[in-house]
Amino acid sequence: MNIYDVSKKAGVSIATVSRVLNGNANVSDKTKNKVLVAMKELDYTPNIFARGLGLNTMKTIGIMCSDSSDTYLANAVYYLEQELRRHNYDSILCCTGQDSETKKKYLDLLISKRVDGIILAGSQFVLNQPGSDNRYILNAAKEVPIVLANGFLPGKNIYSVMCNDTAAVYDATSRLIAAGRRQIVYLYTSTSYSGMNKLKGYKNALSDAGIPLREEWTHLCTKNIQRAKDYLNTLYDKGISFDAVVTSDDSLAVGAVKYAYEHRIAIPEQLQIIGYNNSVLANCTEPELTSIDSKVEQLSVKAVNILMQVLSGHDVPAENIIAADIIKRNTTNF
Amino acid sequence: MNIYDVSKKAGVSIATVSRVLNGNANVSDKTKNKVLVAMKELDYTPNIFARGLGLNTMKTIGIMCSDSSDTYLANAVYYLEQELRRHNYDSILCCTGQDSETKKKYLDLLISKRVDGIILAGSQFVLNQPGSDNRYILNAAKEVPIVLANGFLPGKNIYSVMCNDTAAVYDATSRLIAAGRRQIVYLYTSTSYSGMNKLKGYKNALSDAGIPLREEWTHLCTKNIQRAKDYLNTLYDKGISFDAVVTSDDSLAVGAVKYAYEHRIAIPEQLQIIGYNNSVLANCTEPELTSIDSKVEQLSVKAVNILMQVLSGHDVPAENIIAADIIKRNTTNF
DNA sequence: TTGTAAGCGTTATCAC
DNA sequence: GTGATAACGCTTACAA
Repeated sequence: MNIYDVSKKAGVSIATVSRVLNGNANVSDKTKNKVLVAMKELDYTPNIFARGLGLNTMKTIGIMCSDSSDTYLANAVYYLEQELRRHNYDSILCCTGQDSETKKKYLDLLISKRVDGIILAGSQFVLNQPGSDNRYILNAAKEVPIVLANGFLPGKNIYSVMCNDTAAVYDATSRLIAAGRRQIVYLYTSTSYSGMNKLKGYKNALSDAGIPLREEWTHLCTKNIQRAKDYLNTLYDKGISFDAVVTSDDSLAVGAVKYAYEHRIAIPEQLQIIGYNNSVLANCTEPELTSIDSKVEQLSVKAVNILMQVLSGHDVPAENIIAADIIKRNTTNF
Repeated sequence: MNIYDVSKKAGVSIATVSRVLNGNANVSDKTKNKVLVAMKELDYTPNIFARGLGLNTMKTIGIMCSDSSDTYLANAVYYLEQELRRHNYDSILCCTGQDSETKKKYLDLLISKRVDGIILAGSQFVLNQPGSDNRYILNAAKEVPIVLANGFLPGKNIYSVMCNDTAAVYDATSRLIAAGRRQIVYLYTSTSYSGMNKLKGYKNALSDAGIPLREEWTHLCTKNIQRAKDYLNTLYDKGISFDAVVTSDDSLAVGAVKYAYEHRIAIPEQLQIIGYNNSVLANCTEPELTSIDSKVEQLSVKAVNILMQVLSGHDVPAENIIAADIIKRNTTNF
């Protein structure tokens, strides 16, 4: 069942069938109809491989993420896929885990599959430590455009969409300070670009308010409820007091709520808590979490739109910022 | 950069290059090396489209799910992708939403993309209502093997992997009864095959214990914390008392915890609660949720393995059952 | 407006 | 063990 069968049935050449297939204008309505009827009768489906061979594109975008079961990334993947499909692109999903060799391997794999572009979802792909090597991304960008959804890397054919994390955390922290809090703990899960920006927001807020930073107040913590609780317990045991907790992820904030529950500390009276990502978790605790909404949907849609623009040859800014919101619930009283 | 360039550089024919590429035994080590060197020097990558055209396969599996941002499905998608990649298959992700026309459309789309098989993740694809039409799946199965991950539909070239939901809910409910509870509410989110099986487990447990079923005790509810809480509040307002809640999804159980909190009802003393899926949500509440672990990972791995077996021509049972576990936390006291 | 024919880069089937 | 060469099913100049 191929284009020849259709052409025979319709009594035209394969070129004409191809034209109909591709919506080429230079076909009379009459022949077009003949062809369409023939297609329907034969239940014809164009062979995607042959088409790919000629056009060297499959209308497919590679989505890479470290772990699609993570709440934030799961949402990102969902919105990315939806938006891509709206533009008639398929999505090949690729979950890499954290290992940097694997990330490189899968990026190469996607390119060898001739995807039209790649979206790196999440901040885990750009290495931020001094001396770390992001050449694997730069190299990949020589082949296809790359969009970082919630990440940043300067480079040719690389486009970044990020949330203004620094401003968001700065704002959240400042509100706590305005509400009279002076001993604010900041728990974070990642030293990625996004992670460091959030941390910067916290530090700036403290410093602008003239509050000296205490080392134990900031802590790099596995993304895990129990770990966050454990660390706060350590502070408790050491007698280091605090009256607010800001976190880079809702799960850590849930840990803070649990910590308070264990020690019968009143929220928000004695302890205010702010999470990040405004995920389902924020609705699960009692009281419910105030959380920074990092606008995954908006960010994902933007990422796709930028890629679409690039693919259709338009010029696009390499850096794109989305504004975060703070969603007020009951772990704060501002 | 193609097979001809390599063959020229290596001083052999394209057939030989192709043999090396495909690990064909009939090549001397010497020529094989020449070819490999040439490939490396030219940084050659085989064209996937041309290969697909010849072989009519892309080593790609379509994963369909209604909503990959749902916690359960996000996990399923994650494990499916991992396991498929372990078998050197790519995954095309397809989120369909709930609309049944869209499901059909995307299923056809995947087939027109010439995927080698399709995994339908979640119980939302097989329609269970009387008179509903699952022909779209049966038709698709004429083209490629279809595996239902957590679903069931008898049919040629269709394979089902499911959790023994009935037994799991029966067991959970029975334990509550054994612990002295007599007024057990069951909240559920779906009337899918899996959803009805869970409900059956609840009903059987009651009936086996000689407890007459009260209509208000069972309620079909949107998968949403607030909705669950609202319904329990309705019961409260009507004066319909209950001493335990079993749910088909952790989110509903979180709603029950919140309900208890609002009315200062002690958990588990006055109200015992059991969730389903053993998701992160179970760790967020205070007390933490006892939850039925539906073994997504095991189920996903099994689904992929079955598909791999089918693709390599083996005979596989069409029905496959995974046993659920109950994870005891602090919303129950058995 | 339509048709012919030359690619596209593999795999597979023959010969040798 | 190796090399020609014919598919595979489409797109796209170029001709008519």
